[in-house]
Amino acid sequence: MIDVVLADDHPVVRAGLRAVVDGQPDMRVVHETGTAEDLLAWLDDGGRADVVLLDLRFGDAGPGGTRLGGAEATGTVVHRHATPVLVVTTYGTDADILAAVEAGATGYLLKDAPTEELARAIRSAAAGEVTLGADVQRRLLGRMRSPGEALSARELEVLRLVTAGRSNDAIARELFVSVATVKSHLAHINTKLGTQSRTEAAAVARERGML
Amino acid sequence: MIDVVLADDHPVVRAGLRAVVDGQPDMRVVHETGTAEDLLAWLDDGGRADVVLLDLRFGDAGPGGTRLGGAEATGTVVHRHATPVLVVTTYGTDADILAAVEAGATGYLLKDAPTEELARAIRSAAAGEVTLGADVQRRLLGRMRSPGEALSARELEVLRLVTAGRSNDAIARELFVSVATVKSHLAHINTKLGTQSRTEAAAVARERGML
DNA sequence: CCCACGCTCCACCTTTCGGACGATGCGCCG
DNA sequence: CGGCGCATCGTCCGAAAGGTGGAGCGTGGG
Repeated sequence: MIDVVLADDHPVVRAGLRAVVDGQPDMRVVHETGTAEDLLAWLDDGGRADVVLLDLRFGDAGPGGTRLGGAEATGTVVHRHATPVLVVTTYGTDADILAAVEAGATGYLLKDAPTEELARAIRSAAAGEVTLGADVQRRLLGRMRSPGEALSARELEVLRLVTAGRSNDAIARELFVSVATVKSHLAHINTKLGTQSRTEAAAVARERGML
Repeated sequence: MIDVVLADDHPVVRAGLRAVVDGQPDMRVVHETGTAEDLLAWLDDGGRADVVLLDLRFGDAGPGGTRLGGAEATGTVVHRHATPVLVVTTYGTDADILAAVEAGATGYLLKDAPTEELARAIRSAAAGEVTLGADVQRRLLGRMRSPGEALSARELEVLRLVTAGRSNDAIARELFVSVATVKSHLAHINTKLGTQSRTEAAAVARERGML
């Protein structure tokens, strides 16, 4: 019998995952929670599970400011509690997936996956095998083809402001640097992303979820 | 007994909605589908329901190109079959909500709504009452405060390409017009949106879900 | 009928952006 | 220590974008 924990802040989705799990003869839900903090507290409190089903978008637009994110929660669960984490989310950007995989997620599925695939993924995760949805694998391959060097912290900051629609002058004033510096960063950003202009860089940033 | 139809392309979410509905003594699921076409076919075929629970994001990133959208499906169901539609979606942008309401949706909820609120909304919808989640009401009020004139079809087309990171020259070639025309459209867009530059317009467009 | 209005189209001029150099100081690592 | 990457600043110049003004052209109201 596979013991499953559900961690998703959408009650409806939790109910759906529970229905899927309960529909399988070889697994059951042993805990259900809507926040990452609660999940960790339960595990710290001696809770045992074979698999944790976790929504990567934990804490998005939380009322009390930024809470614990899904990626951090994944890392903690995997490393501190040695429990496989199967990430199940709705709209996965490249960065989301990468974050989950890097954090040690055992699998990654989109919520539009059929129930059989989900059940199979849970069994694989419980067995310690890594499974990625077909969609996810395709995305990762796409990333491999165009590696795209990592941006520095400062460059990311500039890119964020560019994405928000600020001009070079506005960015310069906001970061207390000269316009020349902003342009320099932007030039590096365009080189690294393989883009030709600020707007194209912004588009790529959004697509890859680099915000 | 309230007869409910579930229309959502995410199997997990469908299962969740079914669990919520089945958990209520006064309602039941009479049909379940993953595509808008199937929903309409079922209704055309004589299917009767008191409420349709519908995901607005029907047909996003469908494999076979663009399929029937959630807003269109809403309009058809409401007008042709005189059946109340309760829209339940994950991330609602202003434009999504507006589209649903304009299409005649009886209610609009986000999927992170608690189950009791969902059950209440279903009963209200079955009774013909209009209910909008608190979150949704707040968004609509926000829109009222800053009306933002509507963009023409051509302007929207240009805005879409701008958001994709294209240059004026590229847009001009793509739309078979001169660069001057593209700039003119862009100027109007900036006036209507109250923005100062193409990137800022792109940012606003994303925020308001005008894609 | 005609005029106003919105959409589409375009040209001229100014500002901004992007590319291509180069240059400095700083921290890190073999 | 000597590279190496990062962040910071500068100049010059061509290209792109933005501002202003205006011209056709349908649709609908007076």
